[in-house]
Amino acid sequence: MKLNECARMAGITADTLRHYLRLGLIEPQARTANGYRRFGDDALARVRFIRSAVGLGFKLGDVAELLSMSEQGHLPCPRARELLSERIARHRQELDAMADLYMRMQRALHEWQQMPDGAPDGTLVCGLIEGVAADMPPDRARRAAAPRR
Amino acid sequence: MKLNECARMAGITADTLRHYLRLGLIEPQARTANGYRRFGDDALARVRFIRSAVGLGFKLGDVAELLSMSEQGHLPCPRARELLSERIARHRQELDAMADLYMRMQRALHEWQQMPDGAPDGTLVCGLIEGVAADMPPDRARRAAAPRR
DNA sequence: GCTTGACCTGTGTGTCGCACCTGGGTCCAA
DNA sequence: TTGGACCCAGGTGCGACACACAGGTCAAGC
Repeated sequence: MKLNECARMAGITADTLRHYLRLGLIEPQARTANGYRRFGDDALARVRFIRSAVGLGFKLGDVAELLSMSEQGHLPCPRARELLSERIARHRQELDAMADLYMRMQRALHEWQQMPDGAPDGTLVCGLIEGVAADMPPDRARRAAAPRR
Repeated sequence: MKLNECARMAGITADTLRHYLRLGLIEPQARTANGYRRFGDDALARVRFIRSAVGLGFKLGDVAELLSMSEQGHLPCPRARELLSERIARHRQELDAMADLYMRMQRALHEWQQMPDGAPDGTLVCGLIEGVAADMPPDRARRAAAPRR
């Protein structure tokens, strides 16, 4: 099957499939005489595996690791469990941060409904935004200390 | 004050401040004889405004819009209310999606604890991941239909 | 045979908010 | 004078693609 066909059968776009090709997650079975990639059912299964993994919160880098383990004859399942629990922990942090932000946003919007426009002071840009500024995290976390290969 | 000093007083890194300079959100008051940027208190206030806005979920593009309105003598407050409610709506969608994902991740991890390793079929990579694959969104949403300048 | 339109190709760029790196200049104190 | 701490500009990397470009390929209809 050709690229677009394979992409369609996997429920992704041709661009996404090409992206996976560039990352080396997939390889075409062969090329046709005119240089077009030809994919087999195994490639399709691989794409579906990738989508399942992505749908479970794995990063493409994780997927690459699992795929290469599998290719080398190792069972990726124990590693998948490990990775998943790491991802869950990270995901929970992001989720909490987003929920915090969501509450701040809503609180601000409500407060703003009964606040007048305009800046009380000439140096301010928008009194609304600057009025809520009281409690901000000082700076974002640096790139996670662990370089991770 | 110099770049690093200004960044420190605003609670951000020098790189972040330079990033804002590149985007044109901030402009130095002047340059010293050796070419170093010199910042005034107004620049510091601007940086703080940016951080407040970012802390409320505004994107830097939004901030640029608000700043330019303010520079042109318009009150950005009504626009800020608009933008905020748009951002809230989007943010809620992302939050919901992340919460969904979180549940799927946890469910999978629990199920996996009593599942054996190994792929039941030679064509599969990791039976755990592929076993959960039943209900996946077919594909991600395209880039939001609104090009937004 | 020729055009049309739908497919395909590879490569490059944009998104977002920075962090990090390179390579070099500047300044102050010991 | 030398070292260390600062400064500069510009470029690249992250993540997961989407999109654009310029051109090749192919089947069908005229």
